[in-house]
Amino acid sequence: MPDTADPAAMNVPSRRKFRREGEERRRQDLIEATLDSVAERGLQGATLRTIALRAGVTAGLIRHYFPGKEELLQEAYATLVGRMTEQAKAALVMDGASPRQRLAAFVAANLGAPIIDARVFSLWATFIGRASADPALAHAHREGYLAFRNEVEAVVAEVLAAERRKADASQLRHHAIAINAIIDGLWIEGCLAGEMFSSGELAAIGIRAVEAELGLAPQPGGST
Amino acid sequence: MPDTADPAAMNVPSRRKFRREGEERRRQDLIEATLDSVAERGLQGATLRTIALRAGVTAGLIRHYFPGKEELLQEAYATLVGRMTEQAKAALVMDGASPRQRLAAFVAANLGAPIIDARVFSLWATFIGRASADPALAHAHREGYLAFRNEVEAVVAEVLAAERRKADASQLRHHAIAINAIIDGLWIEGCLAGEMFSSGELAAIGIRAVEAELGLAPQPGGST
DNA sequence: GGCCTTGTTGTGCAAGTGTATAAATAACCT
DNA sequence: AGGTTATTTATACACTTGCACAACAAGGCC
Repeated sequence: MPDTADPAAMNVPSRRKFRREGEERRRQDLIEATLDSVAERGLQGATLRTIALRAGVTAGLIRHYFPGKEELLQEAYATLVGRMTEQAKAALVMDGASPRQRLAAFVAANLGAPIIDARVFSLWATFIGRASADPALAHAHREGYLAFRNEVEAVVAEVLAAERRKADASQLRHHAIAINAIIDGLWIEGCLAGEMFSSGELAAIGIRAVEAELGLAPQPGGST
Repeated sequence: MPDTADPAAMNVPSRRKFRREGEERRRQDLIEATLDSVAERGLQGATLRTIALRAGVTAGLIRHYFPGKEELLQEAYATLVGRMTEQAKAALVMDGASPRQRLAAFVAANLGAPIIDARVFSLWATFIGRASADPALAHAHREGYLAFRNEVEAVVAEVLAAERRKADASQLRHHAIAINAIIDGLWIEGCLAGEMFSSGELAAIGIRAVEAELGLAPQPGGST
């Protein structure tokens, strides 16, 4: 067969074809490619060339959108944290539901798809492992954590108020810390060993544990 | 001043002095240096030269004790997991104490020094972030996790038996999962934001949450 | 003491890293 | 269409990385 049809065999150095994307779109793609790379190969495997390859561009382009690799990683982590807290809080907007129902829905939402996800967990662990050494990461985490705990504390206050139970600020804080721990711990267990739990099992365990923490009487149809 | 006293200024290339250490001692030092490096700079910062520098040797020596960097990291992680589970289980050996007291002591031990430690947490997170991609790491973790949960389940069974409460295997398992989650979650909170909690506060929160999960009546002097 | 084993150092190397920068070209404007 | 801009590619470079290997010396053995 004639080789004149193959551009690689012709002595004219042909450049790669490319498309110009919108700025925001390219940044998003690069961040997503970064998160994919980190989740799959860890921070050491997430090189600029790997990220660029995954995003369908060449490595040099990254420098056009980010000052350096570190800034890209920080923006990627901020995106991840934002996505996680956003999904978690979205479970709280339920109109016409009792506080107790909203709390249960919140717990269940955080212990099912898509929050229970091995990829997200891998990312979370990889980044947070460097939080104690990197002030920027530590700050981003602290921000998200306190926001989450405040949401919990607000719902707990509503639940206790609906039950005509009085609780001072200290007790409220302790409840929020404990409930946050229950959710976090079960989230980790689910992400790391999802196949060990049947569907909805973690959510049921979580709801029961949270209601026990608050001293709520078990409901008739609580655990079928 | 005369420069003849400085060996670096003399044209005779002087080698570095060194001492021969016992094999086990050197391996231990290298592993410890590896853990230090990973905790401080993450997996990407833990290079052979960094590790060797911290261990007080040169990089080439590592190849004398380990086939490659990967094996060194795996042994380091295994050492870490072993140390963590060992400390956790050590809190369970209390002679002459009631099951409830032993459970409380177990929870408290896991929520105080030296288990609550930013360095250990950083190591845990860094390694476990790669567990979903690295079967060897995943297996090492699963092993330690199940061992820990079984310990919890055994103590829970004793506590319930002492309270004359009957619990089938499923309930027992759920209790163990929930209690494990409480401990893990509070452990993370304490490691990441230790200064937000007063001394013993996390332990008190943990004990109350665990006893609530098991439906134990609050004790008089429980939280002073 | 002198010799031998082997723990230890130092150097070299190929591959890969992040960054810098020039060249090319896609898309927009008139 | 032709000219302009700035997105994108491609290449270069200094540096680091893990690994290989030869030289060396510390400590035991005779």
